[in-house]
Amino acid sequence: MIIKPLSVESGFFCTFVYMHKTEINNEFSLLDQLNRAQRAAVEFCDGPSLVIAGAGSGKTRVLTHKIAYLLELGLPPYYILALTFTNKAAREMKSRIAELVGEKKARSLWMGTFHSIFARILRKEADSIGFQSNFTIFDSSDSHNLVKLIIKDMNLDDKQYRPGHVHGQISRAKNSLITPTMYAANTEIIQYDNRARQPQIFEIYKRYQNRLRAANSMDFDDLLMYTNILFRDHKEILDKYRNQFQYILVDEYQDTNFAQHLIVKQLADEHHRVCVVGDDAQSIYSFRGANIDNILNFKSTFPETKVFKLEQNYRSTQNIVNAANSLIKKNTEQIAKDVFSENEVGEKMEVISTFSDFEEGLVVANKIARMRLENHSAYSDFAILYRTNAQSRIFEDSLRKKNIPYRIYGGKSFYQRKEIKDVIAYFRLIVNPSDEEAFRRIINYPARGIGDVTVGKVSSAATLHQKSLWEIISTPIDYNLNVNSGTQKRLKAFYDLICEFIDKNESLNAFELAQEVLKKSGIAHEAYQDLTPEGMSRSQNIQELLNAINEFVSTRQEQGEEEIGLVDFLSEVSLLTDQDTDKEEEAEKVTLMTVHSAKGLEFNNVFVVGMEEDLFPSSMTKSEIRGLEEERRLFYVAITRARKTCTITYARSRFKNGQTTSAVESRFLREIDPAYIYMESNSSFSTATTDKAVDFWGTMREQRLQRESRTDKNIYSERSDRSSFKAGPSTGRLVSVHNSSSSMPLSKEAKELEEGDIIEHERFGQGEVTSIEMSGNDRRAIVEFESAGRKQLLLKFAKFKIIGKK
DNA sequence: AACCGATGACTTTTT
DNA sequence: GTCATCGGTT
Repeated sequence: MIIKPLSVESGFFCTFVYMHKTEINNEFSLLDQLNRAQRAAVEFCDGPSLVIAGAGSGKTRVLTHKIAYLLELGLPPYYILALTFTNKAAREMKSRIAELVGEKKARSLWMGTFHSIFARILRKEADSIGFQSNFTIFDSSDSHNLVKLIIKDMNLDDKQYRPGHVHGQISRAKNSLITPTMYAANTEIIQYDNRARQPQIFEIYKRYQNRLRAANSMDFDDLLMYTNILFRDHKEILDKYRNQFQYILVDEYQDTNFAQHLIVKQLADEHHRVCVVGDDAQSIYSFRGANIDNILNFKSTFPETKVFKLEQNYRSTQNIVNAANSLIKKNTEQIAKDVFSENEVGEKMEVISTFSDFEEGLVVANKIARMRLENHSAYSDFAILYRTNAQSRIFEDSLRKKNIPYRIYGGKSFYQRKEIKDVIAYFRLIVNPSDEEAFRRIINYPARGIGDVTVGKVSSAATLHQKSLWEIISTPIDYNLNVNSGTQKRLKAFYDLICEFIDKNESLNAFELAQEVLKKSGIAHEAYQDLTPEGMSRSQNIQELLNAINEFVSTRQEQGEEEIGLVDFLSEVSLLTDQDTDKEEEAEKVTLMTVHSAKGLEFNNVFVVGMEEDLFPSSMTKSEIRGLEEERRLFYVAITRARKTCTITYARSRFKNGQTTSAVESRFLREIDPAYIYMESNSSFSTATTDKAVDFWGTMREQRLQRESRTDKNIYSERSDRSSFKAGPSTGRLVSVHNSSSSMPLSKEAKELEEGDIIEHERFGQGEVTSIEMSGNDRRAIVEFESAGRKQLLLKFAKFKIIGKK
């Protein structure tokens, strides 16, 4: 066993290695739980290693066992740095390690997200980079607001400089460790901005960064950038952490950006005891700066890297694994691997084509209801995965109609809600009065007669004198603040209010102070008075926040920790996101989420919906090969979430941005080896010519469908259970009926239909044809339905079966 | 300054 | 369909 030259802690690590040699044979039942590849990856501890972990191959198992193994060997937990991508992943891993080695050890591990770990370190070392340790962390909406403000200040057109886009550009710069100065000096970037008609971005970036610093605040990206600056400029601090973190593990390495990669590299640069785990095939966060090259080229960072490949998939059936493999093979940039499954062969993936997004919703809801009964599954065995959050609505509707309970992820997280952000803004200002965003948020909330005009005056005075807004209102006279005496009074009242809180912050814990703030600020009063449903829910949320603070304080008190102030609560909370706050209601519900948020999860039955060109792959990513390959990986991630079955749907027309648009099935569908796909025989992929006709009429029909659905909601739900269209797997499914009526000129059914026929319509149930007439070139039937009443059906598009004659 | 209603623009993913 | 902004009114 070769040991790298070690720095200060080498004495310890030799002990560690010695124990390794002597005790390995009998002591470690840990290793018995692993297959050969996993075990090899766990056992290799004295050099850099790269673990390529295919989907479902037991990646977390390797990580947790590896950490447990290091601990069993005697490495103290606080010498181990384990970085994850989400707080949730860190928590789960921690609890799994606790099961292996005990709560106490697990708790002292340095385990968390890049952002939370390095925020912790930055607070400790804040002095060295000119910040105060109580700095605020701006979330993306804070950043967005600030960018918008700056654009306004600079008198730029916010149509030309869209705040979101500008912030994205700044964010990318930061992730690549490009400071404002470097940005302005980089001719390539400047030329790019010029071409994009946004030549002022460099200036916005500069001001943005200055404003953040003036507010003693950092955005998400700063946490990584300043960590790098800290390490670059303070060798002694870098050394300190290098020595502390004797072993470094990184999960989801394919999703790291350059700033993160460099942090890892610097920390591991001397001892090289670093293990990164990931799957290049699941790299899906490049839009956020993640760089797949970090994992592809890890070997060039540490040339002696040992590569382990976990290739056995324990999650999915062979069909699913093989289908996913055949898809991902189309990517050019990847690490060769051979993922296989020894589970049952399983069912083929089913591809279902529907006429519209609306119908897609129905089909999926129906299929879930049917599968649940047939296979005795729980609702929680099902997940509907989509590319964009906007797609969720239609499934919510269709599931609701069928009384299928669902849980939807995404959307506004708890801490993003207005009322919560407002309350938190008070906390932020108390802890860090320089926090400009917080100041602006609450200066007139609840309404206290300080409007935009006044804030504008304060703001320009602040810019003029290079002071924070807070300092201006603390002594307005010093800065010639030109406001009338009434306004002056009101400003003073606000200032005094916050000062009172700041005083109390010395003695009160977070919960006590929070109650005080709610009471004295008038928030509680206002919330109490608002009896509208929205108002009630706002009050509830605020109450919820109060509960969370209470819990925070009491659990910390129980554990004998002193850090129970508002600062401590804020620093814990500012990096939490929606996924971390959900109460683990392991309810019996269907899961709805984006493919992105499904990463790392698994379900027995997965529906990947909306597989259409310009949606999946998204139109925004298609221009570049890299973008397209990422979309393919995203699809790969979606498929590999499934244990037993995977159903893919696409709609040939879809309501998008306020209008119905036509759609073609995703190119990715053709890329899957047909051997693993099951598709209705008459539902072959469409060709360009039929599409045009279908799309035009599809639009018309779609509009009608939506009108009808509005008027006949209850009727549909009554009928749907008995509808013969959704009978057993072998008989005609909804889809097949569709295809015959839509992709072909005219179905047999439609041609032969005559007066007096009894039909079964997908939506309206049974009815009798009372007459048939011409409508332009098309035939139209007037049908008297049993429960839905009289309807006109354009036979070209109607979805029905003839079931008899009168 | 607050409220209201109308209008217009935009929607990929999120630590 | 949503959000955000604008302009008008009170």
